[in-house]
Parts: sequence; C-alpha cells; structure tokens
Amino acid sequence: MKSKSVETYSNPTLGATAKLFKEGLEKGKTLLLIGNCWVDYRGRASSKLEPGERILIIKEDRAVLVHRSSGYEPINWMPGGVRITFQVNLVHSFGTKSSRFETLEKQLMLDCTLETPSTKNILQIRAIRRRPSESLKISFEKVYLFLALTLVDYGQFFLHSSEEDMQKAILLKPEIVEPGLKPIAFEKKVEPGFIDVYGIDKDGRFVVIEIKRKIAGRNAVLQLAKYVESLGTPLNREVRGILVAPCIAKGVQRLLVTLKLDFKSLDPKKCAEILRKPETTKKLIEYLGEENDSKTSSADKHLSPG
Amino acid sequence: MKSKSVETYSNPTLGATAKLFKEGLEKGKTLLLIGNCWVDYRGRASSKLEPGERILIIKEDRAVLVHRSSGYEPINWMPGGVRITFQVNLVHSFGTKSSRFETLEKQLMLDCTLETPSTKNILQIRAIRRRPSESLKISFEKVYLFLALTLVDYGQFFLHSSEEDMQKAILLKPEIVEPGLKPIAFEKKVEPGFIDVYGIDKDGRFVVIEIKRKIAGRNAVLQLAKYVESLGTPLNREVRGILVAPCIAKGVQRLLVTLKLDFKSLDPKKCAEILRKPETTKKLIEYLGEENDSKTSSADKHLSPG
DNA sequence: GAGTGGATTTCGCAT
DNA sequence: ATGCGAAGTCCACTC
Repeated sequence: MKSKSVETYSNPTLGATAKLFKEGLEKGKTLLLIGNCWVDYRGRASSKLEPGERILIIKEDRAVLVHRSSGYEPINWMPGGVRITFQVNLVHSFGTKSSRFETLEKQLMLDCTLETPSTKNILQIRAIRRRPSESLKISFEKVYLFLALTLVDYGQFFLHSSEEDMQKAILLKPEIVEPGLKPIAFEKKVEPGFIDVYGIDKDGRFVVIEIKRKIAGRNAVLQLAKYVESLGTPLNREVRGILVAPCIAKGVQRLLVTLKLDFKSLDPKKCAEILRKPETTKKLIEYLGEENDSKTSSADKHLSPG
Repeated sequence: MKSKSVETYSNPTLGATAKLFKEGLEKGKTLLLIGNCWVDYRGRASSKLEPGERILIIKEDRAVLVHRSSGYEPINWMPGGVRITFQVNLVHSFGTKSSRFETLEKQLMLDCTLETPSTKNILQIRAIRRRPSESLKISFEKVYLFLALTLVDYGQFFLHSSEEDMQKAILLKPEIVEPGLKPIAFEKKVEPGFIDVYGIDKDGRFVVIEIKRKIAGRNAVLQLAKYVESLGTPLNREVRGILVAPCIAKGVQRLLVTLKLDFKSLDPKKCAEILRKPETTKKLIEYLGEENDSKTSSADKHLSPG
C-alpha cells in the first residue's frame, strides 16, 4: 500500500506561511489552512465575519472555502476561477476589542521581525472575481496548521434519480404514467416555458406532463395549468395536464382538482431502475438519438414514431 | 501569540485511523481525513464516486463533506445532525480493476495484521440521516493524513444586502421607490403568496411592490402580475404593480409593459446603506416594532400610521 | 454573455 | 412535521 506525504507545517509563522502559500499556489496545489482569522466579503452582498478559528481550503481551481466548526455550507466562499493574492501586513491593534484592526503599513514581509507588543502581522489572502465583481478577504492572525497537497483523482462520479432520469423513463415506458400514453415530444417550448413531456393519451387527447422529482408544491401545479392553457387555447381543443411526482403537497391536492389536472405518483428511484436495465439504455440511445448522457440539440425534441 | 497544536497523524494505518476516529467522534471534534476513498450515496437520489484522493471533513455537528481537488461544492455530503458509524473491513480485491471490491468479511479490527497481498483493509465511514432517509458510505483504502481539532469560534457573522434589507429600506424611506408612496402593510397574504410591500401612491391608488435583490426575471414579473390581479379583482378597482429590483432581464421588459406594470431600479447596496444609518435603525425599531433582526409576528404586518 | 431552471440544493420561517 | 420561498445560492445548458 503506497504511502504519500502531505506537506504539513505546524504553527508556521505568518511569514513562513506566506512563503509556503506562494509556492503552493504556483504549483497549483490544494491548500488547507487552519487558524484564527476574520473574513470580509464585498460583492453581490457584503459580509463580515469576526475573528475565530476556521478551516480555509483553496482548491486547484482556486475555489475558496472558509468553514466553521459546524454547518454543511462554508460561511464564506468563492467559486473556482478566481484570482488569489496575498500579503503580510503589519497592523496595529486598537483598544481592547480584539476584533478591531487598522492597517498601518502594507508590505510583503516574509519575516515577522517587526512585530512588537502593540502591533502584529496579519496574513491577508484575497480572492477576486470579475463577473460578478466581488472579493473575499481572509485575514489570518495565526496559522495553526498549513497543508499543501496534490489530490490525484480520476474517479468518475455517477448520479441517478434526477428529474431528467424521470423524463427519460417516461419517454421509454410511458405506461408507467398511464396505459396507452404516447409521447410526441419533450422539452417542448410554449409561452410560459418548457413542457417536460407532450403526448397523446389512449383516447386521442393531447397530454401535457409536468415532472417533479420530489413533493410537488403549489407552483408545480400552477406551472402545469399554465402549460395546459397555453396549449389548449390556440388549438381550441381539450388538453389534459398530468402532474407526475412521488407525492403532492397537502393543500395542493384541492388546487389540482379545481384546475382539473391529473396526478400520477411516480418514484424517481423506480425510474432510475428502469434506466439501469441494459435493454432500455440501448433503446434510449436509438430512440432519443442520444450518446451517453448528452443532450443532442436544443429546441423541441420530437420522437421518431415507433 | 498563542500556539495551538492540531492533532496530526501522517500515513496512519487504517486501524490506527479507526481508533483516532473513534476518539475524535466521542470528543466532538472536527475530523479531517485526506486519503484514497470511494463513496456511495443512497437516499433522495443515489450516487457512486469511484476511488480517488479526497478530503473528508466531519464537523462538530456531524456535517460530512467530501471534497475533490476542484469545485466549490462537495462531491458528496451530509448536513449536520446525522449519525456517524465506522468499521474496518477486510475486503478482497478482484481482477485488475482497482475500483472493484467485494466485502468478504465485516468486522471491527483495530489492527491490520490480517492483511495479505490479495486482500486489504478498508475503513468504512457511514453517515446516516433519518429524515429524509439517506446514507453516505465513505470507504478509505488509504489515509495519508488524519487531523482532529477543536475550532474555538465565537465570532459573529453579519450579512447585508438581502431582499429583507431592501424591504426594510423601502418601508423606512418609501420615497426611494417614488415620491408620495405610503406603505400600509408588508408580507401581506393573498391567494398566490405573500406581497412584499403593499401601500398607496400619491394619487390614492393601491400599490403592490415586488422586490428582487438581483436581476428580475420573467417569474418575478408573473408573480407580481398575479398579486395585482388577486388584489384588484375583489376590490374591483385599479391596483398598480411596481417591480423593484436593481435591473430587469432583457426580454422581460416587454412582458412588463404588456402587463402594465411599473419598474423601479433600486440597488440593494443603497438599501443596506440606508439601514446602516443609526437614526434609521432607531426608526426601524420604533416603526416596525422590531428588536434586532427578529420578525415579531406572522400574518399581515401592518404599519402604524405615521 | 445573458436567461432559464434544476439541485441529494440548504436554510429558515410560519403554519 | 410540512410547506414555501430566499440564497452572495451554484451549475449546466441554451440562445
């Protein structure tokens, strides 16, 4: 079993951290810092995070994550592709509030020799994004641990049970919605948006299907109603609307009945199962003209009769 | 400047990792593992991530994050509050595909003495969530680095420029929307949802205001139209709709005109500035009956005349 | 580059 | 618990 060494530095000075940071950035490594910092964000909104101990991760694509000790989401972040800069600043702390600092001098100093009891060095890391214009400033007062690593990762990722999976399953096996249903098109453009699946039922009526992969709420029903109206009015003939979802929100049932829409319960997992069968996958490729998972074209997608 | 030691273990055996993992969990620490792993998720959807080097973070609240070398989002995750279990399994690897493993034996082994050339130990970490029911399984073949840490973090977090900020600013200074506007209520409940701000204009007409903190799209306009209709029909009198947003999507301008709605450009940052002034903050508390940032009650919020 | 909609969205609030 | 909408949402895809 191969071992691998991760560059690990415990309690580096801020000067040393800056040096390591520079090297890591240049080599395109993933960087991980644990330390006491505060964070300022300006851009689409603005935020301020007072000092405290956090984990900072800068990935190979320059995605920046500041994580606190709890919570799924980073407290501050920047998506990949941003520009990263850094500097070590000599700052003077005022008063007794540990959170208030004012910059006296700004200079890149790779050593901390100028530090005095009333001043301290701060490692300032900035992430700047152009569009939308925003910037993140992370100021480290102390770094407890610095890591630089190269993650070798060619593993593929597979995800099943999306709304797209449900759509495909319905196109391949329309009988899971109702017997005799024949899809004509999918992602059909109408005024209010795109219709997930469009077809004809066993009695020759046009059918609009709206798919939701989880509980369908009021909006899903209203959306479907709009599609039905949008299609029915110009054709001047009856159009059925079917909401396909695993289940439906409680109060919404009434709305569904009022609007004379149908509902068909369908489990996304069941759809994923259908797609997992090799013969259906083969059929999918022939039928929808797909290769792998890619969508071929853009506008209304019509199905070949068969 | 205080130093702090982060428990750091380089290339620990899986048995040692299990031991450390157990201790860390029991002490409620934040755990960070870097190593080669694969991940299986089952629940609302299902996913499979093939082997590769990743960073695993388990926070104090048991939030679980699996991060790859790039991307803002974790490739797999579990929000806080889940149950974490783990075990070391002896598995046999088949064939030459390094990604295919079959479990032969499952047992908690804190040592790796049983490992042979054709078998290997795997540290399996599971996160299980009850509602919704889902589980995440992370299987480590090798751990390069193990960290256990306690992040001391009492720093407060402040965020400005939310839609709520815009609403408050408009209630306090309605003239930023248009002269003579007098708000009557906010978050007023009508059939399709909640009206952000409801009032009367300088000519005595009722006004419905829909606020968006960023570019207003088609949906925002349609939503506003619904509110206007919903209010106007029962009252049987004219109701104006004003869309307040920093800007408006291109094609949507036409829709806005068609539906006879008004638009007022307003910068969320400007609203944040208004709220930042001490006198307006004071007024806010008196006027809206607020303390700090909390919302007091639920239903239609009416404003005291003044 | 802008617009539109999905997401294992998460999160928070109100019923 | 459930429903509903915002988010610094991100992301992918289409125009």
